[in-house]
Amino acid sequence: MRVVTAFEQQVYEAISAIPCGKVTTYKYLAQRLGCGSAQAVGQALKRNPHAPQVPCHRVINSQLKIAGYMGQVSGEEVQRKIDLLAAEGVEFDSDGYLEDCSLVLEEW
DNA sequence: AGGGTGACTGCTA
DNA sequence: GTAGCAGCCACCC
Repeated sequence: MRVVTAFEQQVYEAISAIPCGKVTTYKYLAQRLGCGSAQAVGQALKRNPHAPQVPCHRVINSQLKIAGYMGQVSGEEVQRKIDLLAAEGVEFDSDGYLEDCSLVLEEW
């Protein structure tokens, strides 16, 4: 049983609160949590005990690129997430970059 | 108690 | 424009 700290809980809550068809960045998310360190957010998602309940694919980096695993798009698992995002209206490039940067939600 | 890691970011060469 | 280095916070061993 993994101990979900308050910080992680906030991360999951924030991600879960992201409206459909929208995405956000690690930086803004971290800033909203009052940390300013996206690395900490990445840690929380890495330890993500909530699985699909927490759509981590909605979180992208500052370069508007999807963060699948190890910061790079590797594996068809991530590709599936991209497809899922596309179904919500968020289309990504074949390189994993967000096509429409206006879909990035900076406040929610 | 201390050190190392990481799904990141930003600056500099 | 591309590549490499340092800084940052939280979690794990």
